[in-house]
Amino acid sequence: MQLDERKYIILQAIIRNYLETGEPVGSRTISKYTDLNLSSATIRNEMADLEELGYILQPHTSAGRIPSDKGYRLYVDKMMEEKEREVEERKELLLEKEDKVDHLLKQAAKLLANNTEYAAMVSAPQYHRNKLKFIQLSRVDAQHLLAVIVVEGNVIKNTMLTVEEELSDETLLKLNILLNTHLNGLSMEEINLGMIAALKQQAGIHSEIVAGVIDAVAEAIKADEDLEIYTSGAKNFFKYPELADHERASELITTFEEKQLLTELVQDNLSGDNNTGIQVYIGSETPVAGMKDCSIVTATYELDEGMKGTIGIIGPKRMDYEKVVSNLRLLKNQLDDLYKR
Amino acid sequence: MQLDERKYIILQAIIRNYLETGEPVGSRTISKYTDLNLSSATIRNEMADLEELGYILQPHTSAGRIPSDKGYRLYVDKMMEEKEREVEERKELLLEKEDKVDHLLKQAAKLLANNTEYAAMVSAPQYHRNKLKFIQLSRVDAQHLLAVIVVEGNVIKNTMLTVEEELSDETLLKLNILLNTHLNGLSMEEINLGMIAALKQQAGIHSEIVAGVIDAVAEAIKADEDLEIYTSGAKNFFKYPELADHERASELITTFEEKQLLTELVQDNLSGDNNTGIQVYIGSETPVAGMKDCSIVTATYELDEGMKGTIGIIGPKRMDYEKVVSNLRLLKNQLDDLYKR
DNA sequence: GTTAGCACTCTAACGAATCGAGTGCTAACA
DNA sequence: TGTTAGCACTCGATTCGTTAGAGTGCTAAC
Repeated sequence: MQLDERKYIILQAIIRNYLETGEPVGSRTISKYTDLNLSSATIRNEMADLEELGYILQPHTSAGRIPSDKGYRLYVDKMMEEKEREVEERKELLLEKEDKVDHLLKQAAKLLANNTEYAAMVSAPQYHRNKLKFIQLSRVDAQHLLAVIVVEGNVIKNTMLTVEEELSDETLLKLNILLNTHLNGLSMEEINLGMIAALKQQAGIHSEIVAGVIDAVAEAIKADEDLEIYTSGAKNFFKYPELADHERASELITTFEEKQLLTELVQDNLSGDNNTGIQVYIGSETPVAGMKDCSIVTATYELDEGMKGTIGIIGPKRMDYEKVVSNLRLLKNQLDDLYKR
Repeated sequence: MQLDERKYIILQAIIRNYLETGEPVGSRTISKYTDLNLSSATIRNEMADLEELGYILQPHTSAGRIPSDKGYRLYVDKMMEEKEREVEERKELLLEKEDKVDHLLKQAAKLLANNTEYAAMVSAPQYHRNKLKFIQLSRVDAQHLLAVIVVEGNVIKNTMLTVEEELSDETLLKLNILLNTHLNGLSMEEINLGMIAALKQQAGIHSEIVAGVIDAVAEAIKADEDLEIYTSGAKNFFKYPELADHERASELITTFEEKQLLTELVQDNLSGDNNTGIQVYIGSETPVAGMKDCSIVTATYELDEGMKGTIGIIGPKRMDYEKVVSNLRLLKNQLDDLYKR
């Protein structure tokens, strides 16, 4: 047996109906819902076939049918194909340009959650070009030095260093020159122990300042390892009864709060790059443990050259995929454009 | 009628029992629970009195009694008095010293939530001494200047400024001296428009750089207006049936996620300073709308001179106040000591 | 002042009956 | 050969009356 045109239309009708109501769909409903002009008996026969093919499920005898993960998958794939062909009209999301990236991204997450009525996440962009660009040591007061470290991509890191006795302007200048001439343009791998030792030796009695600066450099470069993730709309989980029972809700909220569990998602998304940049995980396909009853849709954005991050929506399997995809695409485009002018 | 010793013992027994079980407490239970050696009938009489006095409630006829807010209040006040007299043994919480304050505070929130099994919040300290301490302009590359601004309390703010044409070292030095000599030691109120105009004039063709720096200064000083709050343990709401129904849970989770609603708590806590630094809000006493069914316990910590923040626990009204208070006190002390060595 | 006893109240739990949506199958029809 | 009407059947959800039990308030006796 095979999936012909008519069977797919019926499957689609079942899914569309189920997305709206969340209730199993019966043959009579479909008989009226579609314009196939078929009786419920005929639909029943087709539904039996669809079930045998694995696209739909019966929660129990004498209930209607609900889509299986396989059914959703087919539906989503076909939808994505169609969307591909359509020219997306460029609506604007109300994303105000914020001066701070973290504010911007928090706002983006909130916007997604409010627009879709699902839970939303936004990961801060990861920087992959980690060459040292600039170091500046300045005296703040008698005991304190401020080290400012700028990494390629204009990521800035400050560290306050404490010194025993006040350094003269000349010493400070020397140290600055020493650090900048030797370290600038280097990546972390290139700053090896030998070089550090040589630097310390040249710094003489100020070797511990050099050590402090180098620690700070290491810190600045590895900073992108703990990935910042913003979330919004946790309460939306409660809107869908299939997610709202205590056990599930508790698990979801925890996963959502302990944001590092969502890191999987970002990794998965940034590595596997498909053409559209939109990735749909249905039910058990999701890489996040504890969200097996959900569907997750993600997209990759690129704020500036090489600064890629992930935005995503988490909701019930019966989510409005079209709406979610178009929302994500919209926001992705806007983020992409934001800093590229 | 008045609350005599025996009545209070019975009230205490009711509360203790209710804290454990969450079920209305009957006269028979109390008759056995206490060592007053009274029959259930006597207890019933006393309970009728306690109800008349407003310390306990009956959810419906033929159910046991539960404490009212007034009852809790009395219980907590007496407990706090006793605690006051006791010498607190100084246990250590496993708070590892983190190099970044935000990591430290996130960890603190998690620790509180895990130890108490309630939801926890930690606000980042607010800085109130906002005098400018130090400004440093540096050239990063041909088009970019980095402005580093240090405010008293060692809060650091960076801004990248874009310039049309490269500045000479000499110009840079002049600008640095200009800015530092005129602005250092001043608070925001003292930097008025006249001064800004004068500075710009002195900077000549580089007036827009001065403008950029001053904007950044303003930004750095007002930065503490949007208060950072860390939360943890949202899932713990689900552990207490009286908070876990959909409506309430949804509201709580939302309030907890939209952290700015918790700001009220921080404000309230930092302004009204009582002797112990521990503040207990029971039920409707809480300043946070949407948490009227909860009790909230907060404490103020002081990381460094003038850098005060708030830690707090949010749970059901029948929370284990003793445990919560001692946990908060412990953490408060540890935070207080952390940077004062 | 305390307590035993008793009638009374009210919720939670249980089970039987009923309802109704939906199915699968069969036989008739175009 | 595909479609449809008809029918018996299944099974979850709902309803409703019953029961069990926990707890009360009141009264009378100690």
